Amino acid sequence: MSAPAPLPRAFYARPVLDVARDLVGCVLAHGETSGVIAETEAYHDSEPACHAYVGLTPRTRTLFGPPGHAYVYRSYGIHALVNAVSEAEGIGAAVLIRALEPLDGLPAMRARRGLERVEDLCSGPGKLTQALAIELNGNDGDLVDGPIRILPRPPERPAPELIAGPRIGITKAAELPWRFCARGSRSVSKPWPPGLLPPRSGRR
DNA sequence: CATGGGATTGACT
DNA sequence: GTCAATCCCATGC
Repeated sequence: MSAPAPLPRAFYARPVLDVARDLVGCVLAHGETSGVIAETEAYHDSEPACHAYVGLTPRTRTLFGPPGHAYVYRSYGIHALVNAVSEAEGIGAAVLIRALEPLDGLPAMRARRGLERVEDLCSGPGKLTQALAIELNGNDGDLVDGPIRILPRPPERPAPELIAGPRIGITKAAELPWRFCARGSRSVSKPWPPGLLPPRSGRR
């Protein structure tokens, strides 16, 4: 049996909020490792939290490029964060992948992360790039036909119920509810939004 | 050309 | 709860 085809470019050439919602439940894959997307955030050049807010610069070139490419950048000098460039070419918009539920390549993920617990491997935007070995040189790579791929939601998995909340770790436009999490997922990054149903602390 | 601020994480008080 | 690590690049002189 063959692997499913990646999401088509038309998937990304839509409003970034739609792309952010629809990516939850899809599969991010790199090499032998992959995971189900549990959490995303949308960014758009019309609001100041987006890197593309400053316009077209060497840093933001990928964001303004064609949809369906990966925008990978270094955060806090340490971590690589991966986004899916969305909307039409010329619009600076992207969806940050914030958390995955590990699917394939668990041994490689554990080795790269130096951790054993499944729920700690990809439960943050910097963690998942380390687990999947996504580096800065993946910037501008084609998600439709490149080493970093995004595949449709596995048919045997039910469509996730989404919880929306404010984006994490930003100081500007922090009021926009542009973060989307899969309800009930143990892999979502902290802080958990209200209504997420934490794994065991939900009971009193 | 110097400076400052992150779309974070993990270790420590 | 607090805080340092560490690199890219936008900004301002």
